[in-house]
Amino acid sequence: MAAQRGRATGRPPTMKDVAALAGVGLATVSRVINGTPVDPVLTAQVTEAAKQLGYRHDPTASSLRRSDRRTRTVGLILEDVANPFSSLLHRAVEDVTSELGLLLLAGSSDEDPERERSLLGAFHARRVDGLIVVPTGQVNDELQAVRRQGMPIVCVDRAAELDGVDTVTVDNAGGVGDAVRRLHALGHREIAFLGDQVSLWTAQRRWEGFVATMAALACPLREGWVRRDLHGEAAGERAAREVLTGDTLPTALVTSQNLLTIGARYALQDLGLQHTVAHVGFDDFELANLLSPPLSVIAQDPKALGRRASELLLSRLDGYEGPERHVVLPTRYVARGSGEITRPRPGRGDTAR
DNA sequence: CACACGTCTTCGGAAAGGTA
DNA sequence: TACCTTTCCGAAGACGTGTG
Repeated sequence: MAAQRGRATGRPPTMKDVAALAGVGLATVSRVINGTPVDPVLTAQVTEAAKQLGYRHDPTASSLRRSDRRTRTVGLILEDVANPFSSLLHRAVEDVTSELGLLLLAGSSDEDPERERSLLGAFHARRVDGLIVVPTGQVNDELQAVRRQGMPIVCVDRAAELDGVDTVTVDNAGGVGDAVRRLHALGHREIAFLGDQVSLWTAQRRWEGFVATMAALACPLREGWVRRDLHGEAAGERAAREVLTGDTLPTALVTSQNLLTIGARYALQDLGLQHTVAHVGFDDFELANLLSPPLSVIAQDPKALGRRASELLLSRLDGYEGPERHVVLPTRYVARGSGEITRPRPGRGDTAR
């Protein structure tokens, strides 16, 4: 008996089983499941039969027949889902997608192009309706190919100049420029910079913001005060230590990523310079306000990034086929103390000149 | 004639079956 | 063994049928 299949055979019950038990046609079950108005009596019969059998709608079978070929899933490729920035972004995307009944599948690329490629392939093979990606920047050809096959893609946090791919980023250069201008207003001219891996799009933009603003303010850009292509907290600490123990010392320090910021702060504290050398980091992080002095940061809003990226993706899913859109969200300077240390008067102290 | 509901066909891709 | 064809899965959409 078909109606007994779910229990008798161990196979999941289907609409056919529900229809048989409810004494209605298959299409009636489909209409009830999909919310098309049906006689309330029949609706109750179908609902009861589905409940009795433990029927679960099969989205794979559904997408097989649906004219829009939708699977009601969205893929999300993050740098690292364990990273606080990524998890806030993840949550924001999930809030938007779940409201629409879409299932969000997420994975971490770990900045590894191979992993990004593999996740992209897996999501593509599972026919997710769309993708939101924090791109490593080294898998762009594959992203473009997937986009050309019709899958909407939105790049978030980092831009990728690809046809038909929308992007949502923050004003990285502007954020760093703002911090440099604030330091300059406090008298700082000798400002050091620690930068993330140069292959990263964000690292490049932040560096560009630093260089442009330093030039605009006629501040010297000393080779010994710049360390780039750093990865992780330990590298940040090492680089900061080198910069802060050189022949001529900077009076302020800008770190372009949160792990580098933490590493640099270790070095500053270890050298006893945390109250002397001004320090501003890109990206806020937990407990930054509890340090002494509390850390000033250029904060970005990962929730806003996630929300905006979701909105762009959903508009593509709703049929928008216009040119790619590039949304740039502002950063916010959070003054807590470390960035408000004024430049020591020349001739005193152990800093520059 | 309009509406409500049922039947038949179709979808994509994997696996099984058939043929040279 | 290689290649081609058929079957199968569950659900949705087109279309048909019955009823008021």
